[in-house]
Amino acid sequence: MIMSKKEVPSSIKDEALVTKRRNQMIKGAVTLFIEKGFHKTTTREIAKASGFSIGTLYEYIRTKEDVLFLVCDSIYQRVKERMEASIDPRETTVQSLIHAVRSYFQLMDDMQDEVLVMYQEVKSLTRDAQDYVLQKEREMVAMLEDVIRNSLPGRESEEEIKLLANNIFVQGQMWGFRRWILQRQFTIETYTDVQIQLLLNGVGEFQKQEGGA
Amino acid sequence: MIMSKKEVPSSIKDEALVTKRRNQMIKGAVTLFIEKGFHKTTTREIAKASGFSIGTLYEYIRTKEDVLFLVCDSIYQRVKERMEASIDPRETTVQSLIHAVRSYFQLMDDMQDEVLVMYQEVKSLTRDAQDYVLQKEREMVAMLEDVIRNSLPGRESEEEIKLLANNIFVQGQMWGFRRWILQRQFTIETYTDVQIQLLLNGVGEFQKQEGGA
Amino acid sequence: MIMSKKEVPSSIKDEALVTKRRNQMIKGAVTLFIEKGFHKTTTREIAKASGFSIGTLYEYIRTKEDVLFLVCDSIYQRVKERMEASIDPRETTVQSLIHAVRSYFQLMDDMQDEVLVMYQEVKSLTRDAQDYVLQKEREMVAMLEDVIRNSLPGRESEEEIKLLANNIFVQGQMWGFRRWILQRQFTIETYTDVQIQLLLNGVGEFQKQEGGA
Amino acid sequence: MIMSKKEVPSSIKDEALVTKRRNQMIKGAVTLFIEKGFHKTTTREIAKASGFSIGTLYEYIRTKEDVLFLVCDSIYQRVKERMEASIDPRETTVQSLIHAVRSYFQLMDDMQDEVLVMYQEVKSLTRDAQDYVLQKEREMVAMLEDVIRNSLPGRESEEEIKLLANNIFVQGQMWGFRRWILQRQFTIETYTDVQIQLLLNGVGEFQKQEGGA
DNA sequence: AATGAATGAGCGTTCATTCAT
DNA sequence: GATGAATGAACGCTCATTCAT
Repeated sequence: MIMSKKEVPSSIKDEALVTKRRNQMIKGAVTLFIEKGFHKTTTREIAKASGFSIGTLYEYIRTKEDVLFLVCDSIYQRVKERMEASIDPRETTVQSLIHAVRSYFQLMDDMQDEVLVMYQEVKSLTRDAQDYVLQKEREMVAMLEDVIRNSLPGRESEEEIKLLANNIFVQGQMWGFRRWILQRQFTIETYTDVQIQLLLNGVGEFQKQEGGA
Repeated sequence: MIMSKKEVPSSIKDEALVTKRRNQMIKGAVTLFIEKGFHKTTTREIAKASGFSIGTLYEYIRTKEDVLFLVCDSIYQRVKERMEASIDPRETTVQSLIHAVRSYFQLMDDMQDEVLVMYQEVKSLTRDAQDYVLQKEREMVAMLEDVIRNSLPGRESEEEIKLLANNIFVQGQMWGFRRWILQRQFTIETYTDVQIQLLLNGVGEFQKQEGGA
Repeated sequence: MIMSKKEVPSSIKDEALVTKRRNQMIKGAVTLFIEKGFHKTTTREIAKASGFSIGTLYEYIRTKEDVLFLVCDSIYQRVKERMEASIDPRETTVQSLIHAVRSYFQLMDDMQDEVLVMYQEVKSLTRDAQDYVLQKEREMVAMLEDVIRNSLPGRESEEEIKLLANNIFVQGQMWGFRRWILQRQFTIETYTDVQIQLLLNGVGEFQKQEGGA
Repeated sequence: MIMSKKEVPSSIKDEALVTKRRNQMIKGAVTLFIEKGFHKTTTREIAKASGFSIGTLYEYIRTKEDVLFLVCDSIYQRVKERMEASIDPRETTVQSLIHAVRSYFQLMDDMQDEVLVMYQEVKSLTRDAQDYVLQKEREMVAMLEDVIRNSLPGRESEEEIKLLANNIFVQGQMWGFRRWILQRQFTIETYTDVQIQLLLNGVGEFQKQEGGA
């Protein structure tokens, strides 16, 4: 669980400036990555979109892949922070689970494009960077697990909890990455409502069955 | 809904030969795309893996992207065919839904790598090719919708059916693209069992509730 | 002593063509290296001077350094071959030593520029390539040692032979790399004559002396 | 022959400071040039090794090449000074020639690395700087000429003297730049002894011969 | 129909140099 | 006098694509 902050080295000494310039960079790069993907975006385009020269870009990163990492890390961070702000895993009612799902789905709607980028480009990171970034994802899923565990005390098995958490997590992302099919038929509100309905009741076969091979 | 077969032009007249060469090409390219992704695979590598020269490769395609399309199309086709072979949407019992889910999940387990490629590289296709390929996906989702509709006659709303179909479809893919988290905790069998359990019963809150904002 | 031929890989299959193109390349590159040195010569300039495009250049080499190796190797090879052609180490007279020195110095005069390049750029090769190329140099020095040994049977110690061979070898090169000082005062003929004079008689202190610390 | 001191301009007025900073610079740069050569050393590295910032570096020089000149000039200067300190050209015995050779070779052993740098990088200087620096070399050779002339009064022709001086000079450098072959077989002491032996007696062909074509 | 040598636009990256603070 | 952030021309190299054979 412990993972020391992965640092992307910079030649610039002024840390505040590094933060500022990297934020410019992330902002510019996200837009480009959304538009055309990481591979089709050139470093010169990133520099231009960030508002500085190619030389300056390379004062703040070592390689193009560093930009991708910075972007992914930033998105994960923002998603995680917003989840932490809106979800309280200590609550113990079904209502709180429902609330968590609602706010998470709303978040996924707000950050559709970013999540899409993250989703499609993480695989272009080196193993190291991927591990680091996926750790954040694990932590987010773990938050959902906690919410579920506390909201439905004793009712579900650990396996069910883990899978539910994954399902909810992916259903949130799915709203963005399957927008071409989902957003024709649903608004984020109706999507949320129906998902919650299915989550709570399934297809309504009340008897537990088919639990084994 | 109707979409005429998207043709990739070739300079070669002999259609049987075109099919043969393209199959070689797809076979070689899939392996490479799985290994290193579309962008990091060169046309020379594709030619080599296909067993012919770079010149010959270009007799059967126009651009590198054509190879990606051919590969994606082929994967979708194979998935779709295997779904059609194992799923009968005319059945009307819950068991048949369960069976459909089981065989679809098994299929997704068998074709993990291919699905991952398809999943991650579709965005590199032109709009046209994407539309064509996503149409296939819609058809597959529609198959699941049919199964659901027939298995649970009158019980679920159209919205629920559509979303359920999407959920199942994505959960199948999720087994592959979230293997880093899921395949540590589940086998494809336990994964399937628990998903079916959740699908049928949800978290077991029997009362319909929270239907609106 | 055994050193397998160091191969620079090429993507081109036709070996005759590889040889032809590499000869063009060497010819073009030597001129440039003479003019401005290896580091200040760009790959594009090499390509242009060789009569083909930058892309083609890289079909015949892997890196810029390969060009340098090819050039150095070629020069060493030519020097060595010409030495082998003009020097017969089996001769046993002082005249034959004198002849060897004469023809070696003449060779160094003919190939001044090439020797200069070789001399100044070998250090830019990787360790591997350097070892390979310096082995050729050792072989040339060994030829001179043989000539000396056979020309002056029993007269000189092994240490003197080795050092003499090195002296002669470097004095040959020195004619080229110190042309700024030597070629104002000597022609290659007078240079050779005086060197031979000094070689044979030293400064004319006849008594052996100062042999130890 | 007269050559006014070549000045490298600086923006700084305080001459003592300029001298101090340049000495730091030379000290840092020499180490780097020995390690990796002039071309592979960056100005940033030079600044760092000198103990000041890149901005400050450029207050004391105009271009990177100025550093090379400063370094070469400093090395030549040090060599020349040490030669002047240890060699007295007014002596008139063969012993004094032998002494001069001994101390010069010892010097070349002490300053191997520096001499190697000087030797290999001089060609990267502009024509102007080269001329200036080679003038120092001429002066050193002239010192050896004087020693020879005075040690062997009337015995050798001017041509022989000039060539001998060059031979000795290069043989000293050769100890450093051919260390890969020489330093396996000799120590600086044995190298010196054998060279002196050869210098005095040649290969021991007592009769003057082969003076012309 | 098949080959593979040739092409050159374009990529990621570096680094000497400048100049506002 | 000292600093270091900023610049952008230029580098080595790649690779999708073409076309003569």
